Amino acid sequence: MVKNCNFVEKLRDLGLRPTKQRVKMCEVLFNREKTFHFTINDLVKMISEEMNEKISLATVYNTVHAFQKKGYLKEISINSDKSYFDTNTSVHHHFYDEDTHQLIDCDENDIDPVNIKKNITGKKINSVEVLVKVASDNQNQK
Amino acid sequence: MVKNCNFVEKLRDLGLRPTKQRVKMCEVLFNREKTFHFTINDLVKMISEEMNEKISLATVYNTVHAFQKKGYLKEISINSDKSYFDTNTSVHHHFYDEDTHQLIDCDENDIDPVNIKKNITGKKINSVEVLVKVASDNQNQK
DNA sequence: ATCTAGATTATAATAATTCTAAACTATTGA
DNA sequence: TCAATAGTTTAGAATTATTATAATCTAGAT
Repeated sequence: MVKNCNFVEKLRDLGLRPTKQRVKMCEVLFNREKTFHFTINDLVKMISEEMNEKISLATVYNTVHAFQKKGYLKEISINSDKSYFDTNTSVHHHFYDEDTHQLIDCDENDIDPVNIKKNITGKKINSVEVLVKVASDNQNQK
Repeated sequence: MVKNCNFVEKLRDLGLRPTKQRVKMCEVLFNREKTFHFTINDLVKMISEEMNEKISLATVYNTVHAFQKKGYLKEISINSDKSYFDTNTSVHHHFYDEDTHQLIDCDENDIDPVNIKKNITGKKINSVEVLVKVASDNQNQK
């Protein structure tokens, strides 16, 4: 999580021009106490409100993907009609509430380290993610 | 995995009318030695070829979702533009090859059981899935 | 101040999925 | 056996997320 930073410099360091839109996106995404999860649509709304003007959907997609490539954002593997991103880029796992479609971070102590005993020749492990799907007890009784 | 079965009876047991399309889908999906992964599009092609006639996309969606609800299929959580399904409905995990977009089953011995120490009040755990993303070593050197 | 590569934008294009309403069919029971 | 009906299938339209395009704009270098 990048906090209280000069986002102009941060962006420049990443080789990204610090445009008005990108700086605003940084503020919305990273200038806060806690990490969080969002969809592209969530983000467009948040930015538009904060800027009091519209931002192009295409710009948001481009910039989110740029941030992701640079390691500022992580995409979370859920099967959903839309993509979820996480400003918490550390290795960690998730609960996914199937009733509310909410994502909840697991912290380090919630799940023991996953021990992988197989390796695939010529391939390198890029990530290991656990997704725990939960739903209300009621729903399962019916 | 359901093998060498009377699919007509199986479908009836599930409360699904054994229509021509559904029986054919059962044969394509379950009448084989090994479980496998597929997308809706894969399946439409497979069925059309086996039947030597077209099947409606809508029917395939409907039936896959019906089978999923009844526990004959599992959807796999990957972030991709399309949904992946698995005829292996046991609890197991996956490797996902980011180069080739191929899914590979982990068998029981590949990954130790995942120990979840947190529970969310009022919620029941529906599934626990580990996704190990891999890619060629070369790709990461560049 | 001017130039230019890179960004932004609105909009069109694409692709997966869901919806719809008409036609069809498996089952029921007369 | 056959008609009624409830559940299915179907083609195509609608919806939604995402990507592509091409014109306009702008940050940073000269």
